[in-house]
Amino acid sequence: MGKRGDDPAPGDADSAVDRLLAAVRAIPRGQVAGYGEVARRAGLPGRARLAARVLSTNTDPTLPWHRVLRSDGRIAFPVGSEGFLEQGRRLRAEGVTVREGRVRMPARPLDLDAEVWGVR
DNA sequence: CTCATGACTAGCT
DNA sequence: TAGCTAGCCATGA
Repeated sequence: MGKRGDDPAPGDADSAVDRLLAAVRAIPRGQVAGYGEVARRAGLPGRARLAARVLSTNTDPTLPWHRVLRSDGRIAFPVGSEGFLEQGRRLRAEGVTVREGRVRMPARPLDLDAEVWGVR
């Protein structure tokens, strides 16, 4: 086709960002996920930092950014900072237990929760 | 092009 | 659980 041999592969930055935002929005209310997990769901394994950058640049108030935490279940903001307090407050508002800026992450990746309920 | 920065992660002690 | 190191990727100076 008209275009040269460019690869419209799923590597386009804009598309990547779009998928990352979708992955964040896909997090159920009252649940949390890690940056790496979100990136993985977006088809961008190893791009946890990119996910973080996306959230830092995002301006969509409807985006549940507060459901995204570090892999160890800790808020990625400096303790005591505005973002830290804001995120903790939002999580608590959804029924998530936050302790010392730390959240109990799901025992397994969210993908398996359906399986867990199914197996039972 | 090189260097520094960042809402990161995994491994080791 | 906590601290340190190395690796990783995208951006901007």
